[in-house]
Amino acid sequence: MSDAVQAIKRGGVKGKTGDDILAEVPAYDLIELFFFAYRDFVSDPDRILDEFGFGRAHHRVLHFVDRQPGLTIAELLDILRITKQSLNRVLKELIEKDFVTSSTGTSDRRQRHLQTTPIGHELAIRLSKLQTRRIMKALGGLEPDAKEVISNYLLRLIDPDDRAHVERLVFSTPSE
Amino acid sequence: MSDAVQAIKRGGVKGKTGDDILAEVPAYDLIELFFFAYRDFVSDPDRILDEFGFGRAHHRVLHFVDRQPGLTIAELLDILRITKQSLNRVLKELIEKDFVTSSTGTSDRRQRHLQTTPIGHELAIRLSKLQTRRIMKALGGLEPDAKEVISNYLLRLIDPDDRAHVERLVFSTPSE
DNA sequence: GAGATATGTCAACAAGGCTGACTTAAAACT
DNA sequence: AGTTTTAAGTCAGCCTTGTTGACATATCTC
Repeated sequence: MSDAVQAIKRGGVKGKTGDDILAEVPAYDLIELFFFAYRDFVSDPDRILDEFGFGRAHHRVLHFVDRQPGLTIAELLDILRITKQSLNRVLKELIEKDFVTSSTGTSDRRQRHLQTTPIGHELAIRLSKLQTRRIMKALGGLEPDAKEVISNYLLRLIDPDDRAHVERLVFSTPSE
Repeated sequence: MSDAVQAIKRGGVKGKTGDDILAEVPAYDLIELFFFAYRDFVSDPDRILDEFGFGRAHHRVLHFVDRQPGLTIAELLDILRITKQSLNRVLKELIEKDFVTSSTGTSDRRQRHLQTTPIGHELAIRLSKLQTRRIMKALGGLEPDAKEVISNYLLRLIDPDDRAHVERLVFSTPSE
């Protein structure tokens, strides 16, 4: 967070407006745009997932496994922030339908390392491209540095404690 | 990753390369940032809603009713894009707990006009301010026109058919 | 060998979506 | 006036995806 914002929160740099200024006027526009944008953003993959008998939960698992081959269960749970029972339900289906494989770790044999199979990878890519298309279309026509501004903004919406973690996860690209 | 690909991802390539290339390289960064940002964005209200025995579904209804007093059931269904049975379940609870009122229309007596009660309005405002605080914190430190860029971008992520509708809804502010 | 850790699993439950069928009241049409 | 359409409400049942709690197993660490 910038010093300026901290100062405003603490005591009000500019005096009379006071420290409520950040919350005084609800930012209805961004709140609602975020809601509608996210809804449409996740809706694209739904149609395709349906063909395979998968839902959004499957998509999230498939996505992160594809992005981080070799991911362990614990790491995946940490990313998704769901219980292992919830994860297990969808993961089991992905494995049974041969979209994901689970293999015993070598250094630590208690761990399982997850990977997408060729068809799993295909699906993951297909869905990512679908979402990318929407993202890029929306980006087209905006200023050149818009992407920088937006990804910066999204990162700063995330809880400060998780930011470094997400940053590492998002900006490292081991994928193909 | 090759420099060329990095350059494409960074620069957003326009012109002769055509539309294909836009979808060629998945925009993993924005896809994932969007996922994490939205998750944290909606998590703030959850804690408070819990105290009232409400969930996110109640929040959405309360929010839009508060924002558009006099909203009808059909209009609300159109905004939320859920079935009337789903809506009815949460709406009934909001009415029973006296956060929302429903009154027969005057010109068309088949319609119901929804409004928040004083405590409903209080809660709606409280939750909006909570989300606004996160939004403004994230905005602080970015360039002055960042908000413009971001709201523009979010709007463009929405299905073109709905954009005008959302725009009308979002940028009209009848609320107090 | 004892205890901690990573994973897997069973059972039950809750929220919040869905479909389909049906009712009621009021408006609109002809 | 009578028929049809529309707005809303309701019943019943199902699905997905989250939850808690308890317990099992294999493996690693000390």
